[in-house]
Amino acid sequence: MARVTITEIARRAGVSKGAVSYALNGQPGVSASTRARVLRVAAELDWVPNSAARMLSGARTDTIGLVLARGATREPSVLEFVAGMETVLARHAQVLLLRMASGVDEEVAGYRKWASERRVDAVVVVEVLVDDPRVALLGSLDLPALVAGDPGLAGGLAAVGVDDGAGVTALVEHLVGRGHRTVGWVSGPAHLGRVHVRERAFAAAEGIAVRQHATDLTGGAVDAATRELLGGDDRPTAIVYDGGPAGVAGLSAIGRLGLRVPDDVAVVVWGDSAVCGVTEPALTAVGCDVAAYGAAVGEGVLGLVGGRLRGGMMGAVPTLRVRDSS
Amino acid sequence: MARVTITEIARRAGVSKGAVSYALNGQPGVSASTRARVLRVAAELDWVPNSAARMLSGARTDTIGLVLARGATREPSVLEFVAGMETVLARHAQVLLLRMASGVDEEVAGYRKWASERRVDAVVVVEVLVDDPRVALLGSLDLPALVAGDPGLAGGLAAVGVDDGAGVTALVEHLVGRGHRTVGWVSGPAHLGRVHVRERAFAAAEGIAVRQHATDLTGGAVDAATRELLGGDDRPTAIVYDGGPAGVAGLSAIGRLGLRVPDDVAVVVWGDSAVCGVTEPALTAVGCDVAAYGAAVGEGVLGLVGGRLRGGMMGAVPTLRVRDSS
DNA sequence: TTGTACGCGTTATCAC
DNA sequence: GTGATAACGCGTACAA
Repeated sequence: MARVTITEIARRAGVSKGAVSYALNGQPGVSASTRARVLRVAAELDWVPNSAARMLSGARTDTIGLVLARGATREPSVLEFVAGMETVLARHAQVLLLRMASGVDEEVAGYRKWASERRVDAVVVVEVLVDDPRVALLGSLDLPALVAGDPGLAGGLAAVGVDDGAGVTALVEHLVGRGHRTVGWVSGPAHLGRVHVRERAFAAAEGIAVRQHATDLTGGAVDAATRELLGGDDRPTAIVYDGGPAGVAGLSAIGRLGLRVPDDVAVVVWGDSAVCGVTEPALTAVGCDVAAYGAAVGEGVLGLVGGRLRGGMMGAVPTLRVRDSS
Repeated sequence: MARVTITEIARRAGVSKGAVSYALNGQPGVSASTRARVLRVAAELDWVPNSAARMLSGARTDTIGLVLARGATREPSVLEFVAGMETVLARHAQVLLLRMASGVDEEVAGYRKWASERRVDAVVVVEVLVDDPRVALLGSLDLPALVAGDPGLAGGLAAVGVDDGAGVTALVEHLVGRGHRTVGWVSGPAHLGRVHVRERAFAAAEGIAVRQHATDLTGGAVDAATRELLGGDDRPTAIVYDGGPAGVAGLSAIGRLGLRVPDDVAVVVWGDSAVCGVTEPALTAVGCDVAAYGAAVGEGVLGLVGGRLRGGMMGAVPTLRVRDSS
């Protein structure tokens, strides 16, 4: 039960602390016989390095920081993303420090604090915004940062994104192939980077007109947007909803209007999740493997800390899963 | 940019490191004039304590550890719980270390590692099981632990739970009041502590018979359980589903059987979430404010670290929100 | 090839 | 009361 330190190992092995450290870390500078003796003693005593001492001496904390907006609570995939990322970190003996923030200001303050306290080796920024103030700050702060989002929005920071352009292409192909020419889109807020990227991709798509209604994705807002889209004359024959919960709300709203899915209106969700498969009808969805994306981000941030990553890359490609709603 | 240390402050203020530390931490042992001088110098230099050094010297890391099962990814309320908890921790200058585990063994190994590395001051155990091996381990490990769950399942560990008995009472009252005498329950796995507690509460309830189908809550399992419940002769007039996604799947299954909600079968969900309010019909749900519960657990674990908490207590009481499905 | 000293903040122990 | 000193724990640059 008594805590074992390298001093104790050094005493028992009859060498200095420094030699013990070299031996345990596989560094050169000790003879093979000394190394073997030290390793044997350490194993006998069940020695485990004190993490605080390690963080203090080395320049590394083996810790990655992640700040989530409190509003991210709604998104069902966030935790899956975190899980994918943490799996990679754990495999490389890194730990994840998690903080929730009520707004951008609080988040920025958190980054400053972590940087000055030397709490983390790097941070991951999620749900990047258009002209994101966090990106601006982190560019000037002495804290390595990886943006989990489109490299074009990362302002020069390292980034690992999802190829939403490819997702839009797949979605448009699917809809056009089924004869849809006018499509509604009940999207998340326009300042979200993801929404911005898709906007441009939709605008560039040929053979289809997209009518976007940016909302906060609450039930009431989705209902209102759906009614507006379907209330006019030249109504869309398909509607895209951002996220499973919004898709469920959309199905309900369409049903209340006396329309049927997919006969009267087709429905597609951006961002596949478990709930998409259990609605009636089941929801066609486009989305990537969120856990795999999180893993790619985890690899990315480790590369950043290790000096191996530069610039941006795509970590996942969304695919279309066709179900009954389209 | 150059990092400021207390040694530097001591040099500039003309005192020793120790005196600086006492002054900065409001400890007695330095004169008022010395304290003022030290504080002024520290403020001028923008000094911030290095977290690693603080963890090393003190016996505390100001870190709370939380391990989530990878399967918890499905539960929409988990992140909200974490958010509520982290908010309290942040307010007390504590940070949250998050780890995902694939199984109980991996989780237990993680606790051992944290304990031996002195990574955290305490851990929070969520989704406690009947005869939980984690509880058994943590009781013998030198690592303070708080069980987020029923004190009766905590095996002597400190616990902060949800009063599910009160929730069952509210639910039974509601159903009996509407004339239901036979109720189906598509529950989560029977080895979950939460399910176990509700089982006993349902068994003790008078005036109502509950037919439980324990499932893994996947879409297919919910569908099968619903069909079994509604296929027989003496079929229940109401069904309780564990969780919003299961409720959505249940609605779909009931619809496919040609039955209507709530006219033919009433539906109630255990565990309110955003999706319950946007289905058609909207789902009656019983559940507590998960963020508030998380906050209570956060307070609890801080009390545990501070030596102020003993035994178990209830951190939240579920309430019934009646919507259109019952 | 091995030993020594230093960094970092807190705190127990000591000298005045 | 007031303040200095040393120890904690590890990694590593440097001296021996």
